[in-house]
Amino acid sequence: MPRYLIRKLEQVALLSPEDRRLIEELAHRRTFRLAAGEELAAEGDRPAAPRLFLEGWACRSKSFADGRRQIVGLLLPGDFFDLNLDLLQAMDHSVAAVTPVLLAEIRRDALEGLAERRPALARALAWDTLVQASIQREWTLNVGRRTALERVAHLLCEIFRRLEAVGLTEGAACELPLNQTELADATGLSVVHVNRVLRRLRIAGLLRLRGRQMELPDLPALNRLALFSPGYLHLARPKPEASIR
Amino acid sequence: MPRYLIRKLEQVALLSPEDRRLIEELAHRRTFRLAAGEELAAEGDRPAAPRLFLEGWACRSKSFADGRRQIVGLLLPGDFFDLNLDLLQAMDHSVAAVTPVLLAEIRRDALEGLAERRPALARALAWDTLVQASIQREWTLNVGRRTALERVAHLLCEIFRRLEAVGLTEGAACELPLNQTELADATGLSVVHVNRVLRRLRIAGLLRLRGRQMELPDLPALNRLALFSPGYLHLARPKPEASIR
DNA sequence: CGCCTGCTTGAAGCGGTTCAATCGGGGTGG
DNA sequence: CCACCCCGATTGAACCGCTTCAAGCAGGCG
Repeated sequence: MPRYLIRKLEQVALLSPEDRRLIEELAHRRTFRLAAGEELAAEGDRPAAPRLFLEGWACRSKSFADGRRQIVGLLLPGDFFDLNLDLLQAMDHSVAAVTPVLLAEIRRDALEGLAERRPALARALAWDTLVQASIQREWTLNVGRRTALERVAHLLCEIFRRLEAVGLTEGAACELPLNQTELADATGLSVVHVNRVLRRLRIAGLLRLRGRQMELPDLPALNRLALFSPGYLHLARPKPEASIR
Repeated sequence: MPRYLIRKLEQVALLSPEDRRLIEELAHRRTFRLAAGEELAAEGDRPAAPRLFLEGWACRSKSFADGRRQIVGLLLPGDFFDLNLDLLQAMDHSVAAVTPVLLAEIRRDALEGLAERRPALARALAWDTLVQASIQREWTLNVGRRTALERVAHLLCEIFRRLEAVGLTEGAACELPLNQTELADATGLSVVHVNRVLRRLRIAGLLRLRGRQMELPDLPALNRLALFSPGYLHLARPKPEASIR
């Protein structure tokens, strides 16, 4: 079942059949479902065991008492929430399902000794953690220095590329289960303005929306507009020769 | 020498004398200095070995071709740059010294097997990584949803609290080697506006600047103004009883 | 001395917010 | 089957927080 995680990791690491089997075993023990809108964890909670997203979208968010809210990250199929987070005393953010979600609980002891037993797999998991951190930096840049148009476009580019990495795109189309309020909270904009920006993207022929699907008919142009350079996702597979050193 | 790191880790973990010795050994092998303004790494570079900041400040930043720049994080004494980052192919951001800096290079092999040999220390290092991620989320919130006044105030509160954790504050005062351009790039504002915000903070009696030192005469008021809740720094020491479970 | 870098202040402009109203579609209960 | 409702999308208009442009100023250094 954890095919999305496996696909993602295989973009950058050569996993042995044994590694793949281990991932599958890791994710099979206990799975559970959540409905759209349900919270996996709230700010202040004691963190639970790490989990793997098998299906569905969720988001991390932080809020103020006056209602201002920032979505600080998206959790897509194949993403972890959150390797090691249970070392902390309390959650510093909330996590809520955006769509119905299927999760696998990962027992901490299953990860122990992994570095010795399956070094390639352990490195792949460490890689994933680093990529999450890199994405978080890019989001800081996004809300800090991009214009509204660039911000929204960048978010769409990132979503598309991340879904592509796990095989969840079809041609130029993919899911977009976020409503405009959520897009606003993810980009630090107001709902009204997100709406206007989406209109501009539609008119420019860079975006088509049909229900919860989006299509990006001219991805190169959208990437340029968004100042999107995919390097921060670190998805390039290392050249085979690179392993000889 | 790595007393700042040790102080920070001891806020949250009980390190044995052996753990402390290991940290010291880790950081003694090769140290080197950089002048203010020098780059440790540039976007696109191949990441080098992990390093520990023994003295001085640095910042991580990302830039666009048109000159827009966002500082996405601060590296203070006792911080790592960057455990495991060398797993990636290329740097997704730059790191530059803000003040003269003293660094220790950490050899990757020194970290291997640490989880088995010194589990408490390994957990403390994992904790540090998680805290860095949490800070990055808070920065996303900061530039995304706080007003200019709140943003600058929040940055000052965070700096003070982080320096306090490593013993680098004196009463209500601490270093602030960032100039207004750097404060602007860290908060996603313009230099001009940062200047006006600092004036407001000064007039409100919440901030005094003398050269590269700052004083926060009314920290509770500043914390309130900034909507600063220090939980995201995860500095609370676990209660001794908590270890019995 | 004169220059350069960083700080400071004023004034005008604009990108994005806020307030307000309308619209449309899907679900629900009478 | 339809009336109603509710949530999300949409659009207009006024406003404002922050940026931009422009100038002056202070202090440190060659």
